[in-house]
Amino acid sequence: MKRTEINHILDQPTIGQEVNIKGWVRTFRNDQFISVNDGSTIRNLQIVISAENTQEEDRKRLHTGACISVNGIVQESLGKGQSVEVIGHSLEILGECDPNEFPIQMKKHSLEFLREKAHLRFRTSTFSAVFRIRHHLAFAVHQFFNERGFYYLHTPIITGSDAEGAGEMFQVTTLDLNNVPKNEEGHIDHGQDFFGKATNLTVSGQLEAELAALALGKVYTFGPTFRAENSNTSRHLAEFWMIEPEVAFNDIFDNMDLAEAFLKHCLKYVLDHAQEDLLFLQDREQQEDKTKPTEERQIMPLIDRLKFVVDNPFERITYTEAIDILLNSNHYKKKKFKYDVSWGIDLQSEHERYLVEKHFQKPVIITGYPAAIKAFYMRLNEDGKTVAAMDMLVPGIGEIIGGSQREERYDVLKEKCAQFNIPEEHVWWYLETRKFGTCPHAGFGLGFERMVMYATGMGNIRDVVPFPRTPLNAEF
RNA sequence: UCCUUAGUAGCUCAGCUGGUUAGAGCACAUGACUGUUAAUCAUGGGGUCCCUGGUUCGAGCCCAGGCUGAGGAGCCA
Repeated sequence: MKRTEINHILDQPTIGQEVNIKGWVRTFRNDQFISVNDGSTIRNLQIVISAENTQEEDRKRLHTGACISVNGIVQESLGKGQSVEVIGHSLEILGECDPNEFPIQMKKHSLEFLREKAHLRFRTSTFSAVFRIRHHLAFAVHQFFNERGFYYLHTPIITGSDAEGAGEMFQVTTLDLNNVPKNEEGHIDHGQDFFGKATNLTVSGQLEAELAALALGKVYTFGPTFRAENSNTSRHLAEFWMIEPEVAFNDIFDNMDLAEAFLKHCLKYVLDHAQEDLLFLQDREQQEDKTKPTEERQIMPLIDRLKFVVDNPFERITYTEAIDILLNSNHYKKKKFKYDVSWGIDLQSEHERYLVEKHFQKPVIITGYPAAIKAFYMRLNEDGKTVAAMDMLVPGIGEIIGGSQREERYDVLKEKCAQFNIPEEHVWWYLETRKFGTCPHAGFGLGFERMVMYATGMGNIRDVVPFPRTPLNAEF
């Protein structure tokens, strides 16, 4: 008999229909009521069995986590907690689950504990909701760009580029680490390595995306990215997924419009397609908030927060205006910032948090940063001291997008390479695009996991990726 | 990497300024009940108190070093 998924039974029940259900037991109550989940929805289906049509020995094996197959009839429920249920007439245990060993119980576990059980945490309501939403967001990413005529570009994961400057890199080698070949100067001889040169895992697909944008017009990447930084925070991973659109003929203002439309589209998609998962996560967050001091609680419930972002224009200010706001704030006058504020500083987390969470209380895009604190490829403004960079900051997470209009002028870019001590022979191919039919263009990078955090309300980035890669942790 | 903080039963946690045999709830087992909603009730089993060393008549508790988690910072997406 063909399996019927639980979301179909709950959404379009046909009373009296004979169905087969397969799924995992959440609870078994009163020796009669099985609450079962098959991942098709966060909701569980109640299956009612009786002593007459099942073996006692099978009922004894209906522990939380066991996998079962049940044939039965769809009925209106006699109980109060659900409108329909299935009266089971035959029960098969597909996979036992020894409760003395299975660590997941039908109770609240700490996220830290579940992180150590990453292979089993999908079985919880929280993580199944998070990963369904992660899927919807990934789909929304492709939908957004496809509808606007972008091409999905696959940039390399292994790269020989050594001038990206986006962070520490993981080295890729097939050399025998116990017997590394050395050259005459005593350095590692990468000439004998697989690619004949030193290679590493990509820290960004941006430079390659620029090359494609200067022919295909509008492209985006969406793939894994690696940073070997020893970062131990709730918003950094050593392996994460990044989305990097790059558009020919766009300037920094087009870039901001694109970034804002993109984030709104993705969050709207989740609001439209994952309501019940969002509701569950919202309830969960509100339960958590009850245990926190008032000032740490969310101002708005999760779904209202997402709607607010979708429905309201983002704030757009320049770096110079941001500095002025900080300098004129009571917070600054009362000397509550740990780091001092003056034009030219790199904004600290506390400054960004103040602007986003206290002053504006909505997403903010900051542009026009001092050239000295931003990357070499960002376009120099007319004032000669700022660049057409942009950071999008969102409440609770901080920087979710970093982007810029790129420096398309060959001479200016060569000058920037010199200033940043980047040897031209390392980026010759990048420079050549400015030599051969250069054009204004712009793009940005968005950390996918940070968007998943924002959409789900989860506070730790390790809980929105199936198998987090962080310092000292590569289990599974 | 730095600062702060924590580690006690499978899970969540209590454990008195160092003193008999380390406790509770949940989970589990057995039994009762049989329209329950994380069912309920009764009984029972369950411990390398993170590791190593030290102080002490005596250490879960004090000291030193280490390991691991969390929060924050830096770096960033």
